[in-house]
Amino acid sequence: MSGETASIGLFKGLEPDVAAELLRQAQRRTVRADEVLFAAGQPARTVHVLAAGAAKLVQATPKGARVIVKYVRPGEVFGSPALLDRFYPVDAVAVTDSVELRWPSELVRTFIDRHPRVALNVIQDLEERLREMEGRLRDLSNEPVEQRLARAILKLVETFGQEAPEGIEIPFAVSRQDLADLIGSTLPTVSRTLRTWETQRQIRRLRLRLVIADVEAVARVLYEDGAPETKPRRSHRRTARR
Amino acid sequence: MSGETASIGLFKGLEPDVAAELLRQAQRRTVRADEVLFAAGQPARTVHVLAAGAAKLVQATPKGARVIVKYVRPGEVFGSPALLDRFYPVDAVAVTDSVELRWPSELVRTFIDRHPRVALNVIQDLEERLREMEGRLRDLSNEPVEQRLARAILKLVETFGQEAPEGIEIPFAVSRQDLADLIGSTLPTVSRTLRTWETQRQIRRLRLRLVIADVEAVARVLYEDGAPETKPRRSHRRTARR
DNA sequence: CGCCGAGTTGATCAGGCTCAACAAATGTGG
DNA sequence: CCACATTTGTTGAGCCTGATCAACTCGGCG
Repeated sequence: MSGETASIGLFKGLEPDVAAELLRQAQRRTVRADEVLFAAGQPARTVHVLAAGAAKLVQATPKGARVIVKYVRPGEVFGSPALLDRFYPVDAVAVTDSVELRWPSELVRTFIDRHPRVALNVIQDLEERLREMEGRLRDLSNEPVEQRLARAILKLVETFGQEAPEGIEIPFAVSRQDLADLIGSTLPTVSRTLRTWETQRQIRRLRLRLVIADVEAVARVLYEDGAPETKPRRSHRRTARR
Repeated sequence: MSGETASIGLFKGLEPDVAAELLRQAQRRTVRADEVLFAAGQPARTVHVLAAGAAKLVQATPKGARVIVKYVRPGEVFGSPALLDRFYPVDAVAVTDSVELRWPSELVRTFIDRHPRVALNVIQDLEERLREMEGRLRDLSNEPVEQRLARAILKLVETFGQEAPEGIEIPFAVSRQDLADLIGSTLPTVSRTLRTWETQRQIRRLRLRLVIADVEAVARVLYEDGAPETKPRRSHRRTARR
């Protein structure tokens, strides 16, 4: 259990006994893949930390499109809008069997009063997320699908990647649609791009469970770019009818 | 001066004398339009609050593209990475003559220890920004240029808009390029879109200083959309050589 | 008055979205 | 254990949005 707390950012810099107390007050909840941890629009009454497993934060637009805002890894805080008594802005869904810790928001606030370090830890997580979002915004504005896809996969690899016989494996289901929602593209385009990587480059293989054989080859996509001279790209759009 | 502090989120919920103390310890700095408040890559040693004026946070990509991450309005915290002794991830540039307050990061941290409410106020600002970024990510993934532009302008209007004889005015220079960098598009496309609005719709007029005659007409762009049936859009890209 | 930055406008064209039909893999019930 | 339904992924064809390139206009300004 202490091993578990070691990696939780929220506890960083706390006296061991203080961390233990905070942990004691947590509600522990075990969930299975695809279970919903909280839903967008609900009043946010608890602050969450993922103790084990993985989860995704998803925003569904009114018109049916989905955006995966983030994959949450163990140790990360999520649902922090609760601190301000807001509503959850996204759905949180477990992607593997997972364990989460929850604290009622008032409890966290009073805890912060006694141990402001906890607030700083929350700030750190938020800053990190903000940086990540800034990066994604930048990529979405300037990079073509192929590079965005490479980046997304590399990020998954370094966050969740596990050694496997055939390469690095992402230890939970990631569909083509998920990847598309992650990079602002579409399922067919993602499918085609992955197939290209499979055949042309010595990169490898796929099947609802992602396995990346040659991580460096994927990383190379970001630099090579096919052409000697590179330059920013911009987006196109189109309109459509249902 | 007390009037000035009233609108500063960082001071919210503090005893008046505590807020006064914090304010007293601030370094006050007056800058003129286009002056750089801090630059990306610099070690972040001070936390900033905009007291008056307006500023933009800009990220320049290695390849020359720019992204405007945010327009900062009076009362908002920026440069908060300083709390964690990081590097500023963006350039902060004044867009009008402005006044900023600065605190060395250690000072803020010790202040937080005594008055954790300050940390909560920072968290609130960060949460808000995160929500905003999530929204932009969603739009960039699913909406065509025209709607993104409408949204960006509406946001500017409600954040900075001032009554003017010919409509609502944005009280600082916003170039076509700025708008493009804000919505992930290009100068020519923004120019064309605005011209269309000027002629076809009864929306009005432009000139390095943005003046929106009919705000509601712009808002209508988000709904009408031209076609009766709507549906998510997706992006296109292209490659290019310098 | 010529230069310079900002904006306009036209022509071109391709990235990647949309539509759609099919294949593969998984699940379900009988 | 097989037939069918469902979910997920593949692949082809067409075509639209918006990026790119480029020439030109307009206001300021030194």
